[in-house]
Amino acid sequence: MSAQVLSEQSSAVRAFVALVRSHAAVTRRLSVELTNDHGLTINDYEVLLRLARAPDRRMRRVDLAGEVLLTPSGITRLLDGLERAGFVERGTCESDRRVVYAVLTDAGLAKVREASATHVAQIDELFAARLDSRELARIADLMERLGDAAADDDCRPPE
Amino acid sequence: MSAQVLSEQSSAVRAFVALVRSHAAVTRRLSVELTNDHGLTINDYEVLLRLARAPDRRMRRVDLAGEVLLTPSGITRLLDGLERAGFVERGTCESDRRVVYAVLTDAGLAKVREASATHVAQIDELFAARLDSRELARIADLMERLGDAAADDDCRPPE
DNA sequence: CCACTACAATTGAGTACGCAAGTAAATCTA
DNA sequence: TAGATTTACTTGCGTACTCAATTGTAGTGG
Repeated sequence: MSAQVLSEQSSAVRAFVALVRSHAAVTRRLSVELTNDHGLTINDYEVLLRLARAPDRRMRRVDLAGEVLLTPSGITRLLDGLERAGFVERGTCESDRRVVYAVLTDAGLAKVREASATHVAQIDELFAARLDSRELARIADLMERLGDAAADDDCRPPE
Repeated sequence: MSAQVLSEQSSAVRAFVALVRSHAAVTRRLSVELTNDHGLTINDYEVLLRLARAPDRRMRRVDLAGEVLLTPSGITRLLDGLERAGFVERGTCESDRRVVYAVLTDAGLAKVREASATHVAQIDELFAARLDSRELARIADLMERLGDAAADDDCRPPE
């Protein structure tokens, strides 16, 4: 009868715990493969992928940070690594000399294609292990909305 | 026409990206509150909570690691912090002298109760921002299954 | 009873971040 | 057009982990 009150669980708490656990389990598995086979972290990969899809294969660092949800300093350090590896380069902006573009190199494009082959297959396999395609679409939708809610500043308390 | 192949997205990939993003967004928000108001990380809190619910408020470190999905060394370091703060103590095991129990102290129980008040409310608020209660139950269920799939060793390639 | 393997936990070294503070360029204000 | 604010980015420092190696204990087969 001591800690019993702590056992009451709202669906939100259940969902939160499941989010933390599933993230840990999924990323642990996938990042092992990505780092062993390709020398990339998950965020490295996400960044390369977004650059590959961006017009002119370039993006402002700030925008990149917003997409992968890293802080500006996190992006700086992540890109340091990708620069050292030769996968991205720095590009200056004519109209605003504060901004530094991250530009995907040919080597970077080759890398993300190479990594995609095994990585995407592994994601498919892992997610399909217990979820059918309808459930997959549903969970993707719900998690996107959850992420948007949490990333929005407007759900912050007023003060 | 260059990187176009990288734009094809399975539902699994969409779900994966949404998982990573929503996790980053949600944990960033919640951990700010937990660390500022209570000096705990999310994993600190999860560990204290599981100890509070465990019989005799004690658990083997290995089992704790399995529940919060940390490595053994991760648990050691996390518990170091909680010991220093006086929230857990070490307990020896009569029948197996390899194991060291993590035992929740009275101060630890008080702490987790205190933290729960605001933390649970914030989780509820954040998750309810864009998801109704049916959706919450659904996403919790789907994420639990996903986490189980990824934590299971039996979905590993044979070799 | 002794060697082997298996397991619980810890430790040293390394990494991927975050935060706070700083610089430099752009923009707004008076 | 000078000064103040905002924006883009970087840097120093701290932290929460991970992995690989190590110690000590338990079971197991000969």
